[in-house]
Amino acid sequence: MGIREVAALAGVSTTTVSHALSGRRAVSPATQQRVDAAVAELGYRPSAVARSLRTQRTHTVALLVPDIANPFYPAVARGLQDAVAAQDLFTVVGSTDGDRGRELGFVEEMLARQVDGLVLFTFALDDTDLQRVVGERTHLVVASGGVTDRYDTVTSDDAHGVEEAATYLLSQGIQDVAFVSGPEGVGPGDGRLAGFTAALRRVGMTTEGRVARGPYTVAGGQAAVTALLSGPSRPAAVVCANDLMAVGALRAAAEAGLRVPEDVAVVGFDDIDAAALVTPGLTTVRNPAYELGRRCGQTLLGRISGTDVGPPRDIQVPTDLVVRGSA
Amino acid sequence: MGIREVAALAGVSTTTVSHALSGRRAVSPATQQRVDAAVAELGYRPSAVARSLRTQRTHTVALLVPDIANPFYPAVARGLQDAVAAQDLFTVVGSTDGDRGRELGFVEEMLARQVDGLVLFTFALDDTDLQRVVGERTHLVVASGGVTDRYDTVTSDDAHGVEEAATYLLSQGIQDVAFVSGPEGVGPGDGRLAGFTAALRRVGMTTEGRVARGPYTVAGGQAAVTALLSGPSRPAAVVCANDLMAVGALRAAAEAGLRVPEDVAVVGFDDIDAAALVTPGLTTVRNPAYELGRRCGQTLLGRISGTDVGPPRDIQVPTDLVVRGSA
DNA sequence: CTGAAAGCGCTAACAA
DNA sequence: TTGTTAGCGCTTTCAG
Repeated sequence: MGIREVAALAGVSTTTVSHALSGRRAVSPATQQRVDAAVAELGYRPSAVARSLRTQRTHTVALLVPDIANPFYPAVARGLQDAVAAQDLFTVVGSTDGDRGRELGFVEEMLARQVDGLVLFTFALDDTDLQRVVGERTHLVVASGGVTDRYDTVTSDDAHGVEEAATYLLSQGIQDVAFVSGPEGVGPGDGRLAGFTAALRRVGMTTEGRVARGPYTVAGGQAAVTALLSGPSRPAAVVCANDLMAVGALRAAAEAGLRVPEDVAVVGFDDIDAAALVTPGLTTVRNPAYELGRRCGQTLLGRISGTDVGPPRDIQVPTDLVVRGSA
Repeated sequence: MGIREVAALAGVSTTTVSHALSGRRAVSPATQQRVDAAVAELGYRPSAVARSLRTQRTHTVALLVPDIANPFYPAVARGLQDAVAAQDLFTVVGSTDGDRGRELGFVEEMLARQVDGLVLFTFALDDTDLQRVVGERTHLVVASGGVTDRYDTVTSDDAHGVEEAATYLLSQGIQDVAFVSGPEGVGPGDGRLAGFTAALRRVGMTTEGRVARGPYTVAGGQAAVTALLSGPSRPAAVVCANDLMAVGALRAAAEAGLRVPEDVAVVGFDDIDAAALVTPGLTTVRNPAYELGRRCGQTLLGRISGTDVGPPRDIQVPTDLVVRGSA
């Protein structure tokens, strides 16, 4: 059941049905009414697939994230969705575990589906990959720091946030600080580590022997911090690359029989909802997930509508320290 | 750049290119090679849109959930995705806040996009709605209890889980138990309340004055339990319709200066990751989110492939009590 | 083993 | 104000 049946029932051409529905061409009141009646009677719903083939627009944007189970990303997705829904764009999200193959697979699939725009929180793809696989095939916003200068970019001021956190710890007289990052060269850990390094350098210290690594998960943080706490020089404070890891740090401390923050202070990054729920409350760097998603959406909208045809934009959103009980 | 250019460059017909790519018809090695070369040279990627229009299959299933920020649902999504990805189906998810208008909007949109299957965790739609808007237009699995007998169904044994939890509390000698449900007639709260009612009835008690209600969120649970705790007959235990609300209950207790579980015991439902992270650990009814999603996916697969043409199936997955510190 | 031709359901020149 | 016609990019009969 398609537009032809509606046209037949209403006694008009398919063109007229199309225009009666889209409003892109004037239609006499009588005709409009007959079309509406036919549509209602048949329960007709235009095929988005056929429309997309014809117009070369899918009214879809795709969001790639490493881990949808990390509450940070649903918040991003919501921001993106709210921003683009206003222009009738639908959002689809793919979670790739930061795996290069799956990241590439998702991007390829979305290109095959001809999405109108793509937002990437990528762990594994670099500028060259993007140039090769995406090229100019769709509008692209990259939300992973330091990846590209060819495409639009929306990032948090990660380094600044961590620098503020580390400085806060140092100002409390804590010297034995450590940083728990993700796998080397993967994800936002390194950018955040840079802020940590900067804070230490300002007081004449180095990060030598102060960095542990692990997956960006609760288990990853717990393992890394357990190792740290049982090592030769137990740190008095750990700054983690994200909140999930920081929650893991809390668990590691509890298992080691250490009090937080007295024996070991813990700082996270992101300020996910759970940060306020754990005990003690997690001191963390607030990363405005929703806002990030919203800005990605706005950027895409400008490109898709053709309003914005300038060179790549580079949008940075601020981060700030939220002090709770853990440090 | 489409299949025609590839055909031209390879010196064959578009038919042959199509078959060389799909493997649905034998192609001579020499031709295959020329096609592959042309594809590589042009960076050709078949249009999923055109293919869908032709084949009337989109290789997409949609999942409707009330709240993607509730970690329960990402876990469901993952289960669904893992199940259907094996058959090359892509999963899209829509979060509707349990709002009737948005639920209808999402379903309509997915039908317009001609998804191959639809999984609904709906709060607001009933059998009549589904019959009217979905009809036979796509394969449908309903994962909200008690909504339909016309479509396939995958649900948790909610009542049993809550009954077990309430019985556990009663067996501890706690008599003043209360249940915190969602808004009346909305979502899984009522089905869970039924289990609570059953447990009480078995010991000759009624739920009279023992039920509070609120949105299915941390804030909702906190507000409802705050009211309960400051009321005339303060309960010694609250069973909540989901873990988010139970976390809210924990906060309400803390704010009221009450110890958990000594002054007030708290039980949740779902066993989301956060249940193990809060202090004290949340005693809760485990709701196998991933498994639920997986079963929804398998059911859909059977229908989509035509393997399963029988009457509506009704799959129920078991729940069980997980005892931690909060009760 | 290969190709010509039709058509999926829609929109948009162009023409009346 | 309305209709005719072509075509978006692919797959699939049917014919050779």
